[in-house]
Amino acid sequence: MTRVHAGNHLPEISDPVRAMLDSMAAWTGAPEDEAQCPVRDVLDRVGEKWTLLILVALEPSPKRFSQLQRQVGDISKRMLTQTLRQLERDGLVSRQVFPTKPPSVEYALTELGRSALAPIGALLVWADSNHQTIRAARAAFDAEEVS
Amino acid sequence: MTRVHAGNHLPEISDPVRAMLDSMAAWTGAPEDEAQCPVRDVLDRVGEKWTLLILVALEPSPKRFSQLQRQVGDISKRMLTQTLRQLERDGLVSRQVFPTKPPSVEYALTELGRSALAPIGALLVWADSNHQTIRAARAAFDAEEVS
DNA sequence: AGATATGGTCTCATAAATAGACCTTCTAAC
DNA sequence: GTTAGAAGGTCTATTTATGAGACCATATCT
Repeated sequence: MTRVHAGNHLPEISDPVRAMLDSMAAWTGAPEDEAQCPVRDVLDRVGEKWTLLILVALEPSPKRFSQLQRQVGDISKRMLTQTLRQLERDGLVSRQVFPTKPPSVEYALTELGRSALAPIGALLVWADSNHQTIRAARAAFDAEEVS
Repeated sequence: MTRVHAGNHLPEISDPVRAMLDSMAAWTGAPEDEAQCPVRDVLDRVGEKWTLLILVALEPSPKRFSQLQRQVGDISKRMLTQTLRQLERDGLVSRQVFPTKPPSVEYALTELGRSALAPIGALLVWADSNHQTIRAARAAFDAEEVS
């Protein structure tokens, strides 16, 4: 019945992780103070569409503003600035201005930022491993709906 | 110099994860086809603000629509419906209607959905471990800006 | 002089999220 | 019997976020 081992990576949940999940699933209702809730306070950032892409882009080496923009490709300057500011504020990224003419600015991961890439990377590995399965599920769902 | 071991969990990046990160950081520019890029295609969902909360809420046991709404607390029916539909389409959540009067609908994690909670949970553990550090960084940043 | 690069900011147009009224069907209470 | 409530949604209007792109100051290269 439980047809696992199908070649895909379906990782099991470890005990500390399950403890975390269960304690999260325990509360009911919205948190009184969002800033006190690590999930909403920290992971809302993760959900900000460009955050992960920028952290990943900075992993191999520090980069300047326009290098980042070229690499990510379809991000606007406005959003790049905004996302970098937030990451800097959160202590995940450092910003250093060099007095060249015109001045250049280098963004780098902090130690904290680098540490975030471990769980983020695990999520990317999951996404990559299960991408085809998900695409197939979507196709099947869409086919049913039409009938 | 490298002052690690400060009591906080700063996990190291494993080799397969680093390989993934590096290969991601290798491309330049926006992907020609977003649907082909696992990061954007799959992780855009993760970034959808309610997705993670709902997956976590379903981890201990299946739940009905209004149970989910009460648990998450501040989600609107519209967004709950939308998010559940997408999760169902992606094959992470199953939807089963029971012919009670009025009909009730039960949502449950699929095997794939459960597997997603391993990396997601790791991210939550990171967020929880480093929440205070991040809040301190924000406070410091805001204090500087005012001066 | 004109083009290009630096790292942004600013405005305006569009896309997405939210709150909340509304719907249908049924049961329980008054 | 009429009103209230719960089930699981949909629909509309308002707020919020995102995106495209013009603009700025400074300096080098052609």
